[in-house]
Amino acid sequence: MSRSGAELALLLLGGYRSLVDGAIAELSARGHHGVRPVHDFAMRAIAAGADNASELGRRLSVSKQAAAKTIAVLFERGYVERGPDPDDGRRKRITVTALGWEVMREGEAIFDELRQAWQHRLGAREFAEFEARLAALVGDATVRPESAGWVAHELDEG
Amino acid sequence: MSRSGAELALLLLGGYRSLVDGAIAELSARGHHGVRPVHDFAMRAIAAGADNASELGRRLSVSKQAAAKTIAVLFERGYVERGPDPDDGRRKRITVTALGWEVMREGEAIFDELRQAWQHRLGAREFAEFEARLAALVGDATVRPESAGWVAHELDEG
DNA sequence: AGACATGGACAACCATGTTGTCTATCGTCG
DNA sequence: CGACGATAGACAACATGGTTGTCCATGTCT
Repeated sequence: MSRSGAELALLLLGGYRSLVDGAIAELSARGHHGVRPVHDFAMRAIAAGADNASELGRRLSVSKQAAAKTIAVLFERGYVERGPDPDDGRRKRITVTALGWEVMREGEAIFDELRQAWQHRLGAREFAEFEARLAALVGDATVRPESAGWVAHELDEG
Repeated sequence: MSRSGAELALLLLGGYRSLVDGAIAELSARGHHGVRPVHDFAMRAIAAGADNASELGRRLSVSKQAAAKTIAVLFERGYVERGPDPDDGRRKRITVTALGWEVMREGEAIFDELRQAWQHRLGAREFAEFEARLAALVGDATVRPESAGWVAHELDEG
């Protein structure tokens, strides 16, 4: 086989970008503009209990200041709301709004549709083998929330 | 299969990161610290004829100013040299140094070793199928030099 | 010769991260 | 109860790697 290791890496990156760019384009077409993977990561972490800046920073492995900036963006877009924490006067509790949940739901559905399309292109059995081998190679625990920061860049436009 | 489309995307990203982080770590172990994918992209483009800032910017789909900054980094590290262009007084011609070529050669070898390791983990036939299917899904033309900018971020440390 | 295009340098700005500092509040311990 | 250390969040300064805009020197074309 003449393919080099570097080409393999680029194929994997290309696959990721293809899915993410497709999802972002489709989200945009459905009225949600400028959504980036980090927004989804952050909203899910907030919904899962990281409902203040410091905790969100820890979950996403970024500084609390960076998390606060992300929250500010989500707030501007109407994806989250801020309120006082009844139990702790220092904290400001973050909650995901209905709009935020909608974006997460739509994004999930779009990714599933893209996966379906891939499945059709390859055939069910071949695709299942492909996915199983990919999982075997990468391992399910490899991509952790730390990647949220990384995937934040340059995914807005094709 | 219960895997979601988003998980598929994360697996692809995880695979890419796994290879790239491995390559960067191994390059570091061999004495080349802080190499990032964009350095390799840029050096290859320079070697392939994009030997001035404006042309490099065009090849990498970034502004000539951004290309000039990248060249400045490569120059600081001793990977490229700058000289006047005998045919055009405006241009400053960039050439890859012996050190730059060494980094490219080592990087290539390391990626090939990582691919070999994957091949062993899966078995030759299964890996060939996997790679062929990945290529079929992604398409060989998907990842173009435009991605150089994107892969520039946050790959220094695991 | 003169008009226009191009290469490169410089400055200002943007986005997203970092560290450091400060204040308010919490929790614990004497 | 009160004091002290730890934590939450705001604010400022900075790093990195992009962008645009402007400028001058040089090349190219008519």
